[in-house]
Amino acid sequence: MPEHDLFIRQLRSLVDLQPEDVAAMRAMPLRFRDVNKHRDIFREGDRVRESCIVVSGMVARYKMAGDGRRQILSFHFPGDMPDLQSLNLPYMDHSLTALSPVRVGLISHDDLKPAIDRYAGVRDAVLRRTLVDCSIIREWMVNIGRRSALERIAHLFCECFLRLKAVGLTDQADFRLPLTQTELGDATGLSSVHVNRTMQELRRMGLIQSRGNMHSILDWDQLTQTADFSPDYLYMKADPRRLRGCE
Amino acid sequence: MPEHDLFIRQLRSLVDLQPEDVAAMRAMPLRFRDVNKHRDIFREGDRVRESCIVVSGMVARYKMAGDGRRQILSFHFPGDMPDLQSLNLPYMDHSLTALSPVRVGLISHDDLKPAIDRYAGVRDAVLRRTLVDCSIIREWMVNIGRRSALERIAHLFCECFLRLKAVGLTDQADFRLPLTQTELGDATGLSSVHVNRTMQELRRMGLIQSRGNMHSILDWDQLTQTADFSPDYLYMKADPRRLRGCE
DNA sequence: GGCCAGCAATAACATAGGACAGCGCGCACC
DNA sequence: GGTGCGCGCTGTCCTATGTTATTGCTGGCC
Repeated sequence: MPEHDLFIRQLRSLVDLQPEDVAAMRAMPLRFRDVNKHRDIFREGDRVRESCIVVSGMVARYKMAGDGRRQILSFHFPGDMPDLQSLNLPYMDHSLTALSPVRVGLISHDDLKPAIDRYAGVRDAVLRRTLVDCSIIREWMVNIGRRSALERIAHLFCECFLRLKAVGLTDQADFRLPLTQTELGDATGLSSVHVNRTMQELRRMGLIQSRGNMHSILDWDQLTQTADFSPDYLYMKADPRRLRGCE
Repeated sequence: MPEHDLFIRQLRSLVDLQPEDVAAMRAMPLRFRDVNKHRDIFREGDRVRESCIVVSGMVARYKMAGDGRRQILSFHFPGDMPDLQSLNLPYMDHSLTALSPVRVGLISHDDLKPAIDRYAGVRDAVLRRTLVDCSIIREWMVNIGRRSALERIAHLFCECFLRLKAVGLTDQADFRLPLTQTELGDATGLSSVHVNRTMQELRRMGLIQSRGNMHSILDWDQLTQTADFSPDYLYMKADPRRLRGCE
């Protein structure tokens, strides 16, 4: 079942897993669901009884502020499990939406909980994954609260690149990000117009290149430097040299 | 040991605890440490082997961005346990600092882990507390990313009031917040000058009143409304009427 | 009792980024 | 093969918020 594999690969980039942990995870039945772009997978306030794995496509968690302003809280790529916390909180405090056509695999909490109770590796992996998601959100808070527009966008690109790379979804320095500039703005606390201006600046600086949804990083070192980016908060256990980025 | 009690009261505002859970928590030995204002309790990158409970005073988690800009990630009051995640992540991705003279109780991970393994109630409570901290951070992200200065400050006051109330540290509509305007700015992504302007605006609107560190909420309904505040994200299990605020 | 440090308050000025309006291209759909 | 629409892009104008002083109060400390 290759649908489990991406998920397992994901977790393996964070923790070491024993064969029995992997077997237990493979044994969890997945119910697949295809979700159209711009459709919510669940909404703030929902009491969900399944957790989902992103199989393909891109997903975002978000909250609405008054009068229609949206804040995207996190992005999720294939292999991610965006709502692990629903296992332990009674209702959702945010929504989950499809940024592109998305396929998710749903695991019933009734299947997930026993695996977590029985297998220490599964428990650790799932908890660790949840905590790393929180760490990423903390870094986003710094991004939004204390960095300029240029730094924010550059930082987001650095992060997305490394996370996509961890699940093998980059091709050298190229990666696909199916996001509109409005969505980039919702993630970084900027307006779409200013995202546009900022992206142009990054291109003019020779740091990135874009054709539609495909982006290439032209100068990783310069990009991380202008982004004030350091990958520690991602807690990837890969050796630091690989984190250098493109090579 | 009254030092444990505030902590237990805290957790009880989130989950129901059995007598044996409470007993297990009371049995955990605390090592006390007094920390001066502006001193860090631990720093980004540290590998800590103890978790701390705030006994008295006020504490903040923060990260530094380039060239000295600081982002405060969360505030913690007596009864809070600000670094539960250190149990499951190899190093700290942020620092913890004393905003006032602070007394903390340190619990060795070697004592905490067995209690978590043995007592389901302790496990749930600790996990839930960690997840709620993450939920609060998500709400702060919305605050910083999508709300005006007036809304941000008002929102922060609403939250602090409810959280202090949950541990009995409010007196009617009054509460103490030992924060400078610079620190309020670091928490809300604003400059200290603008925090000053904004606080004056809130006073002029008749929503709050301040003498030094003591603040009173003069009109809870209006305050929550201008703040775009709704307490769901705090996951307090108290009945909704009590969450109305001051009464 | 004087001195210094930290902090709230104010003022004058600067600017990053938002709001709004419009254009044109590519693409899905009929 | 139109047609509508989402989206990237541009220009203009605007304002919320930042920056950099300066002042004066208060409280701790020698």
